[in-house]
Amino acid sequence: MTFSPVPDKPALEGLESKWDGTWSAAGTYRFDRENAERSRVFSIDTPPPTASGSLHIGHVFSYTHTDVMARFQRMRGKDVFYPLGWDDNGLPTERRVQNYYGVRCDPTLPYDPDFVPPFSGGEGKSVKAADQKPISRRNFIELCETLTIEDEKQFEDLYRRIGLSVDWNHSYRTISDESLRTSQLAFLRNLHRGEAYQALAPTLWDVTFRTAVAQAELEDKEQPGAYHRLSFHRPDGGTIEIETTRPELLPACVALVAHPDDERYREYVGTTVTSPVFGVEVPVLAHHLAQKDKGAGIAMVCTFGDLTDVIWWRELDLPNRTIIGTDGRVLPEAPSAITSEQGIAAYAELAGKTVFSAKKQVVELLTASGDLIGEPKPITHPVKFFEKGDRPLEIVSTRQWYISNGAKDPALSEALLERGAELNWHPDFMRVRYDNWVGGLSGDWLISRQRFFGVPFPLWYPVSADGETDFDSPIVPSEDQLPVDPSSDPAPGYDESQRGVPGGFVGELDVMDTWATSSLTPQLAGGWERDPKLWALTAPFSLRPQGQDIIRTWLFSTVLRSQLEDGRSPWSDAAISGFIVDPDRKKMSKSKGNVVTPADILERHGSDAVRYWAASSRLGTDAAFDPQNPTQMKIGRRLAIKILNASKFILGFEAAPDARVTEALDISMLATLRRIVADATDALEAYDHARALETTETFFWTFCDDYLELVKERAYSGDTAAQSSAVAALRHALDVLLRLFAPVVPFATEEVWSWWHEGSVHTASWPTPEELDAVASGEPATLVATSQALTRIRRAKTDAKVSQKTGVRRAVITAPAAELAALRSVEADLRAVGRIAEIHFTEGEELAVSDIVVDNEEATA
RNA sequence: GGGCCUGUAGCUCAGUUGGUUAGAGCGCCACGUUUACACCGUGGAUGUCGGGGGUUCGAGUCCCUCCGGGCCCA
Repeated sequence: MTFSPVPDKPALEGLESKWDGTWSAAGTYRFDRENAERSRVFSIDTPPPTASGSLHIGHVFSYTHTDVMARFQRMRGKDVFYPLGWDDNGLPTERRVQNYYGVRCDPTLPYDPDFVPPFSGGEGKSVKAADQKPISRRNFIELCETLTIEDEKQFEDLYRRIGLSVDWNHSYRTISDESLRTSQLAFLRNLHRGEAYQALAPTLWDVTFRTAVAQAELEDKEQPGAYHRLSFHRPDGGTIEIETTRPELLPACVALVAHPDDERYREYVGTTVTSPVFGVEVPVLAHHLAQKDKGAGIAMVCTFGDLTDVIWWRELDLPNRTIIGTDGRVLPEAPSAITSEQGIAAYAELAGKTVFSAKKQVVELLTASGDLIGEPKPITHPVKFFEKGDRPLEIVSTRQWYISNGAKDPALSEALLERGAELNWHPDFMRVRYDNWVGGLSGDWLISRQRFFGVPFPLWYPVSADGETDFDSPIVPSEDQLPVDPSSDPAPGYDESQRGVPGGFVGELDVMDTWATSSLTPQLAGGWERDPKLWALTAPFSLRPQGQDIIRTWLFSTVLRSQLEDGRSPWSDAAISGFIVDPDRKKMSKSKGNVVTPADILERHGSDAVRYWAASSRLGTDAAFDPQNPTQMKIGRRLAIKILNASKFILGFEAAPDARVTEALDISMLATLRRIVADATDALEAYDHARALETTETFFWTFCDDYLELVKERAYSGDTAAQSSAVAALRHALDVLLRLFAPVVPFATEEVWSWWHEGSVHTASWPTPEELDAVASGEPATLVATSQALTRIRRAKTDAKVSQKTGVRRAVITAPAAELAALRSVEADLRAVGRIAEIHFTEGEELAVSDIVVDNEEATA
């Protein structure tokens, strides 16, 4: 049996690449599906990082939390299924591919198998949209796959470097054919069960990206605006004045609403008024959502100015007079309600204008007609934006696909709340955010996006003989035909030549929301409907780790899909990490420019140190990180170095093969460690890795500073039972400590393990209190009392300003009876560590060391 | 406006069902080159537990209220 020799100068440098290579070659973290048993499987539904996004320090933070748990469970004998996927399906990838290759996706084009992109590496500078070469969706996806492979390599390097114990054989990519198939299959199942449906409805619309946006992607932004006061005309010649921030929607006005309790307007409810300039007669109605104290207290309802307009339109059964198109400009055709010559002429001036210009124009028209009262009053108010967009959302009427999410189905909503209640949340209070989200949903999940890149809906529509597309009778493929691209593949039962012709078919051009794919990560990783044996082993998963910011999106949508498909929660536990904040407690984000990239941090401090920093933060708690002053990483680095040095020292003592732990101090130290093992295990079982680490670390420093110093002399003292006891206890403790530290400090512990053990510490068994029973029958109190006595001896020497190795002729130790007995039992060790010739013990109330006589000098304490 | 989190030493944070004199690390000060470790060791000082009120024999901890910070939702 040969082990790696203990180096003269152990160092952290180089451990990362050395051990990553060894672990890869040995398959240390491989999921052994042949021997795995469902009852022993610990499966992790890891967040797939956006590979085309930029790396930042937050990436190592939460992933380390997960890895600590994976390593703990693996050492406990679990069959750990720990895959990592890549999310390369979404806007960031799309934009990057457009710029890099100078192309854009046009799903109406056919696939070109011999396509070569016009550029390669057009990084940074974007090619003007007009100059981008249009290519088919399939070609576009192929380019995405090519480019993201490079990005994924970088991420994988990072994650290997920080020592994630991922099984890299189980990676997946959200744009792979397999992911497309899974997404489409899950959608077809939703469709067949009636959970997916299409509807023509007012839709939140981003005019820049020209796509519909879901509730989960909304963001309120404070925007400047202005209340314009304008008068509607009553039949009796009087006026009602309203205030609006969006006068440009006046031609889309369908009613005025006031609160039913508002006495100012009560007499007008039920009457009609005529809109200024456009001359359209609209009813005055009452609704409780009208705010008496907002503006004039009576509002103009337009189709559609905001979400309240949508509610009024729906609940008050109003007509649709949409005037804004999907390009954000005023539609060419005036609503049919505008019939007056003046109104038609006014509308003609607006047609084709942007919202901004239309507003100016309407204000001019109102001023000319005398219906604008006073000057517009500037205000700031919250306006809805797409979280990735920079222009306010419009609301337009379009045909969209939805998946029911409980917003309109109390039974489903109830089931989703039950799933949330069954989940073990770490920390528990995160559950409330889920409950609030489920309870606050106001509409079903809009999953169609008018983008080009993404998972296409597996749908076609028949075209009638007279050329009309029949959206109500979608043509669906069979499950075994998946994946399909309806813009390249003909509809089942049709020939490609029938595309877009009367009596033929058209393909659905929309793609799915990326969350529609991301909500299926357990299915993607676990081989749902692809590898039934793997799925049976892994699902439902044990753990979903993720950030607190995406509970409403990723966590919720994954629960939803699992509920719809399997009627169960996708996991048993959810671990929610906080995020990284800068020293001013600002969230780290690209837009704030305070992002710290991990490469040089890892280079400077080493992976174990960075992991220590991450593992010191509890789940759900934000961690402050100051790159100028990375205190926690320095401490982590010091710990890792200490592990190497202390281990080298301990392993340097001669060990008798039959050594037994006999000395009181040794037994007490191991009894303390026994308690540490129990506490650390409890903490990890409760997902409190920070506490487990702190517990272990505190013991380790006491172990080094006090115990090791106390037994040093004895361990050198030649071939005696006492010497053997010290060495046996040291080795026993080291063995346990390395295993306790292994999840957090995998490199240094593995290095030390290799000096005296075969195999990996990461597949060794997690320590148990029971394994220490035979050697730890004593009382932890002995070590505590001895440490206290040692501190007092040291203090006396420090007060005397002499070296700690200075000899002492005599000292008196006073202590209560119980402690005194303990201290007498370790007298030899105390004398050795303090170089004390003679110790006198006396009983007293408090532990004290006094009457110390230092060699050649006198000092008392 | 609503929900959740949070405020403890100069800094970063522990503090369990309420229970002696509120802790750790860093930083700071002093000392020390001891047969692993100067990427070191030893020792020391450091508090209006955000403010106010209440419950209690007893409150950092429970309740009310106010103030500050953060996240999410309106």
